[in-house]
Order: sequence, then C-alpha cells, then structure tokens
Amino acid sequence: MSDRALGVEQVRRDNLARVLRIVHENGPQSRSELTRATGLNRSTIGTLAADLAELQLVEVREPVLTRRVGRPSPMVAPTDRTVVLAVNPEVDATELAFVGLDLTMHHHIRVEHTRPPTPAETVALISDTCDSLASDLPGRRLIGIGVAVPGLVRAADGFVRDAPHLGWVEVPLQQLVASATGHPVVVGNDANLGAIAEHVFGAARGHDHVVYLNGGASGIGGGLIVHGMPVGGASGYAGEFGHNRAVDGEVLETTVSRTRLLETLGLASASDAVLAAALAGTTAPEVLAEIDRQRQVLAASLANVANVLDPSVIVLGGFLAMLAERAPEDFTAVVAEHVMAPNAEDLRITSAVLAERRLLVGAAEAAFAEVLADPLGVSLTPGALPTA
Amino acid sequence: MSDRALGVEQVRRDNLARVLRIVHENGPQSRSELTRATGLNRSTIGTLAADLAELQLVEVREPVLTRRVGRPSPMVAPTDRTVVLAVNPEVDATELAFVGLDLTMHHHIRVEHTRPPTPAETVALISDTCDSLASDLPGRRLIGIGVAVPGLVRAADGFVRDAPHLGWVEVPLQQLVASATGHPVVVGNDANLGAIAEHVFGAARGHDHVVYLNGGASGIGGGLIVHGMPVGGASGYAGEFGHNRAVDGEVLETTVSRTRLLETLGLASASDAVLAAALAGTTAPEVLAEIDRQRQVLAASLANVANVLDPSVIVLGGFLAMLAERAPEDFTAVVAEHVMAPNAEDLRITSAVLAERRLLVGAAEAAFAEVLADPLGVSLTPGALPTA
DNA sequence: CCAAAAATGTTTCTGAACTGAACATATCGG
DNA sequence: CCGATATGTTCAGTTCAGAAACATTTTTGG
Repeated sequence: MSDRALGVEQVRRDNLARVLRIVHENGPQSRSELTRATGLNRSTIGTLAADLAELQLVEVREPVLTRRVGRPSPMVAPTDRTVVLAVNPEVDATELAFVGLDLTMHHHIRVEHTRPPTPAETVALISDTCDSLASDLPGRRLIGIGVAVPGLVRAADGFVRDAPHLGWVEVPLQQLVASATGHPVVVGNDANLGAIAEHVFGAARGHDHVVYLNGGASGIGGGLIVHGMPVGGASGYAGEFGHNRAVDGEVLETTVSRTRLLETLGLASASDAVLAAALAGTTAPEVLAEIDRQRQVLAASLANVANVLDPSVIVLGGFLAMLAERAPEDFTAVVAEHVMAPNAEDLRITSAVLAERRLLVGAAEAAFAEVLADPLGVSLTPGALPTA
Repeated sequence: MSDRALGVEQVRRDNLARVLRIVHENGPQSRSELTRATGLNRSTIGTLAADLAELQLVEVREPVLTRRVGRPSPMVAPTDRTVVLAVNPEVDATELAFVGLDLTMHHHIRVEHTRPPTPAETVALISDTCDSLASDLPGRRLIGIGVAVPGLVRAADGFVRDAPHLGWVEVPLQQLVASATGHPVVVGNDANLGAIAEHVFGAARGHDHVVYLNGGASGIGGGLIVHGMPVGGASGYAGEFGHNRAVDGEVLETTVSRTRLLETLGLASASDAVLAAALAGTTAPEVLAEIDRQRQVLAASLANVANVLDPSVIVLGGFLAMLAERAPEDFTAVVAEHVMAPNAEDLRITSAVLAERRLLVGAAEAAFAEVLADPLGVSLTPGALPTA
C-alpha cells in the first residue's frame, strides 16, 4: 500500500537518482545540460552533482572546450571506480567482467568448460574473481554482482528454478553467491537481462514498449519492456516465448529452430557468423523453403505479441535476426499482415546491436539497478551483507 | 527525460494522491488507519485530509463507534459530490451514468438504439446529459468524462481509429466531446477499461500482473495490467487478443466465438444469462464437442500469454467465463499443461465479477485517473477546457 | 587589447513540507 | 471517577528546492 514519497528527503533521493541515471545512460553531461534535462535549478544540480561525486558515483571534470559564450560548465561523468561484477554461466564457458558505471568492462574473462559448470563451481568462480578485484583493479569499489542465467529465475529471491542446459534445478543462487561474497546479488534470466541491455543501450533505446526475442542454440528466450520498465511478471518468469505453441501447433522453439536450420544446411554445428554466412550464400531450394517456413511461423508469433502488447519496436537477436534480415522489409510486411492495422503503423522490427556484450551489460545493469534507484541507499555500506 | 519529483511541493501532491487513492479504492478509512497505511505522521495525515476535504474530494466524518480504547479517529470517506460522467456507446444502446469518487452511480440511464449511434449523436447525448447535471444532481461537481468505446482508440488523443461494430472510423471523439462540453475527456477501449475496473474493484484486486479477456457478441477483447498499471502499449492499441492467430491457425475470435456456440445450440440470439443456461443444460454431443473444442483453443491461447507475461491472475468475462466455468479445475489444468511449470504455480484463472457495471466503472476510473494522480491539479478549474 | 554580453557557477535567503515532541482530548475499563 | 490508551492538535526543527544577487569565465566586437 505504501509506495514512495514520504518525507522531503525522498525528493533528494529521487533527484540524485535522476541525475545519476541520465549520466549513466547518456554518458558525460555538463551541469548546465543536466539543468535543462531535469528542469531543476542550477544551484540544485550543483549540490546534487557534488553529492554524487562524494558517493563516488560520478566524477566532476574540467569543462570541455565548447566555443560557446558563457562560463564553461563542468562535466559530470559516470565513474569507472564503482563497479559491479557481471556473470554469465553457460554450457561451454562462463564469462565474467567487472563493469563500471561508465559501462567500461574491466578484467573481462572467459572460463571454458568441458561440461556445464555446477552451481558450486560457479559460486567459487565468482567468489575467486571478487577476491581478485583488489589486486587486479586497485581503487575500484565493488557494489554488487549480477548473474545472467539461461533458465527460469524467481525474481523475489534470485532462486534458479530450472536451467535445463546447465542442469541446474532449484538452486538458491542469489543466496549462495551472497553468502560467499558478502555483496548484494541479483540473479536474472539471460534473455530478460538481454532485453534490458538492448533497451538501455541498444536497439531499443528510447522505446517504452519493447519486445525482445533471442534465438540461440538452446532455444528462444525473450524479454519485455512495458512503460519503460522491464517486465518480470508475478514471479519473474515472464518472456518465455519459446515455449508457446505457434500457429502450426508446434512449440515455437521446436518449429523455429537453429538446429533445424543447421540440419537443413547439412552442418553439424556452427557459430552464428558461420550460420549467417551459410544462410546468406545458400540457393538450395530445401534450405530456402525451410527458411521461409520458419520466417512465416515467427512472423505470425510476432504478430500475436504485437497485437497484445502494441510495442513500438521488436528486437530480434541470434538466428531470429538472421531470419528477419534476409529480406527485412518483406518480413515486416508479413508480420504487419497479421497485425491490426493501427498496431502495425508504429511497429518497427529490428536486430539487436549489442552482440556478445549483451548479457554482461544486462547483468551489470540489473546489479546497478539498486544504486540507480537510490544512490544514497547502497553506497554507504562498503562490504555490506546482501538484503536477502 | 524529466519524470517527476522536482520541488518539495511534489511531495505534497504525491501524498495527497496516495491518501485519495486509498480511500477511493478501499472506501472510508479512519485517519489513524491512513496513518498506518501510508507511514506518514499523524499530523501530516491531518493536514492532507483537511486539504482533500477542502478540494471536495473527500468528506471527513464523525468517528464511528469502535469499542476500542483511545480517542476516536474521524473517518475520511470519498465523496459523491465530485463525479465524472461515464459513457459506453454500443450497437444496441448507449449507457451513461454519473459516477462519484465513492463509486456510487447516479442518474444511470440507458438509451436504446434501433441502429448504431453516430459519433455526432453520441456527442450530443453526452452534452445533453452533462447539461442535465445541474438540475438532476444539484450540488454535484463534474470533473471529467470517460468514454468506453468498442474499438481501437489512440491513447494520446482519444482518437477512435476504428470501431467496426459502431461503424466509426477515424473519429476524434475526445476532441469532439471536449469541445461540446468543456470538460476533460478520456476515451478508451472498452476491454482495456474493463480490465482496469476488474483490477481496481473486481476479480483482480491486489494483483499486479493481470490478463483480462472478455468474450462478447462482437468478439474477444482484452486488457493487461503490468506492475499494477494498465498497459496501453506504444499507441494505446494493446490487448487485442481477439485478432491473434490461435493454435489451430484461425483467428482467435473466429474460432472461439459466441456466435458459433449459439449456432451449435440452434439459437438465433440470446442474452448471456440465456446462453449460460443453455450451455449448462445441454447434453447434445455436438454441443459438448464444440464447447470442448473452444475450451482447448482458448486454453492454449491463455497458456501462451501466461508464458509471456507470467500474470498472477487471468480474468475471464462474458462467454469465455462460461467456457471456463463449465469445469474450472479441469480448464485450469489444461492451461497449466501448456504453461511452463513455475509460471503455472501462481496462476489463477477466475471469472470477472463486476458484470454489467464493468465498463462504466472502468470509464469512470479512467476519467478519475487525473485527479487521483494529482488532486491539486484538476479541482481548481471548475469548467476548464480540456488539455487536448 | 579591452569592454560588453552571455552563460553559468556560487552564495544566501526564503518558503514548502514532513517529523517529532509536548500537550490536549476522547474513549474504555475498573 | 480515574488511569491507561490512542489519537487529535499545535509548534518548533530539519531538509530541500527555488530565487535572487553576485561572481566568474568565455566569446564577441570594436
């Protein structure tokens, strides 16, 4: 029943958050630009910027040469001194990187596996990497950990319900990592976090209503942005397009499938680059037919979600992007055919742009979410125990 | 880029809005209850309640006998003095009612038509009804008009793109009504407004993630609530489940259809009550088969949306509720079969409860939205021109 | 090279809004 | 009737944004 906005102090929190978010999402801004962007008084922006600098969330730098009349305005930039650890355990490898508020990635490492990592191994890897922070990145402050898991994650407590490709079932990952490291931990579904990344920094920038679908070797995952906010649903399991039954009665990720494309091409396995090249080069009628079939089914599924959610952009990643890009305007037309006319007017279908950075950026963004929402709340507790 | 929370005055607005919303949605509350519900100081609640009373949005009444120790706390109740006009033009009749902030309906009238009303007739009817306010409901203050239209409505300017059953195409209804009456006007899709009504006062109370589907004579419409907020989508066309292609390849509202039920039953037309009775009473195998077929298709569609949105409740209205209610636990099981297991855990499927009041309540709620969000903003301008 | 204009930083004061403490009031229970 | 309890009421204290006045830095134009 109680939302926000109690005392006057909440105003300060909100305004700090607004300024921090602006520089985090749009990069360095002069104080005068922030004044215009927020509508706040320039004296207020002055104190806000100073406070954020004190909290080591931004740096206030020398003004840049602007060749314009008037006193130069200092730049307010997100700092790389405050970082989170972004983690993405996958079947063949686990990626980790420290990501700064300025989005720079430090100490990006990729640990190859011969078999999927166990939860215990993953926790140990994260913990070890955290310990290496002091030596590898002196002067950096770690304020949280974000983990992108390819599976269903309960949002409330970062509990991995089922990650079939990793073989993880009912793993209290957030709690395990938090206990091992002492840092606040956020665990999320990989596609959901990918959607967040594309929304904040990628193909869906500036769009308030976004549908994101990613096609990978293990299936189709997705994420939604509604009213500019990521949608987890009641428990955090939203975005599971892959398990929908499509118009042909099949499960979507069975009928629209990277594996089936490879089979038709006669390839055993291939990277996305190889697959894309093979698809672009082929003239074999059975391959073209399979591509077209998958395009049709995918288009109908996208049309359905467009009818229901009326997004302004649908972002496709992985091999789904390849299917669409083969003849983008035609693909959009096929989707539009099944969408109510007005819905189709404002709808754009586009490809994801963040490539392999996407999941780490998304995981980092999730880990930063708390500071971004309340800059005062987190920063004061350096090695604090997690909220869980 | 600028959201909210500029000055300290915004705090007052937010807190007024919070208190007003609580009494609007939950009915009369004592000031001490409001203190607990909001977490605000009791002196603050005192001034907030007084301000809202001054604005004629609430009434502060004598304390009720509570048989408890301590000084009795005055009741803060939503007032019926401040009303909106809720309107629902339909093929066979147009319904209008003045609805108070306490949700009481005054002067509820139903104007029968022999043919669908034209926009001009509807505007005239609304305008006339507004004029009758002074004589019929002296002492009441009209602060807005909400119109529920069975068709696609552009949210930004209340522009009716296409209302096929009324035969309306590209009608600037909000502007027409606003010009004719001088009051702020909100126009919305009927099913979207129905979803809002069920969320605030009906079967979806307290749920933050809701899918609402209504089955009527003219097809299937729907609405979504995500994060506790109604979802309009990029342009306001969200919720059009009816035009999705279902698992059988047909358009949902073609294959799951009230008309087809009636045909199978051998009825020409029937009210919902008659249809429900006929369905309940039938033992004819072809009718049972048709019911089962529609249930299966509907269940698969609901499963799809549950996978994508992970709602905590799906609310069904009209004949869709009849289909489900025939064997509710079995229907839920069929849906759950196609839903990822964790999604299904928290999912409830239930029937709408507001019945024929739903659309007028939803239209009223939309018209109240502005005051509820900013009690200071609206009330000071009695006959003000609309924002459009 | 210097003065005016322009834009922004900085300082100080004011007003708005909530909190908390002290006091007042109303009800219940014995 | 009195004490305990809960709440209303009043008032001083704190926080914060805004506004105004002044200071600073740069460009522009002679």
